[in-house]
Amino acid sequence: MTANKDFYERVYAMVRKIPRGKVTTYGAIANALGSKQAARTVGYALNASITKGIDLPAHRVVNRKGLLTGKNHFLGATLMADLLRDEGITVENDQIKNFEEVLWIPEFERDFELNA
DNA sequence: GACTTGACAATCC
DNA sequence: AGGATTGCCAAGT
Repeated sequence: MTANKDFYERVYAMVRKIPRGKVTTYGAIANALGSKQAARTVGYALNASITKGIDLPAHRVVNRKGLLTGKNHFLGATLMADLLRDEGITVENDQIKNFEEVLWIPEFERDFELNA
């Protein structure tokens, strides 16, 4: 039962673990997957999730500054910020306020290194 | 199969 | 301090 799933699926699984009302960063996810430098790939995976029609709380994933860089990929221009506000997160000008307070860091996937 | 692209991040002027 | 550059990793062309 290898943990050698596609990088995509690992990203999806991680995103799904994000608690409601919390957010995380691309870098944090990448780090949790064992490749802290692969933040770009994480974003790429989320983008692919849209193409594949996978439903993810992708609005809870922002860049390291708490900026809603991916909002442009959502249906509406304000959908992402709207969803976050709905979860109790304050968003102003595409920037999450109290970013550190709502930031959620995923745990490292030991499965990864066991298989590596 | 090499080159480009991309929802990022850290470094270097 | 802030714009520009480089690094990383996987996918698409």
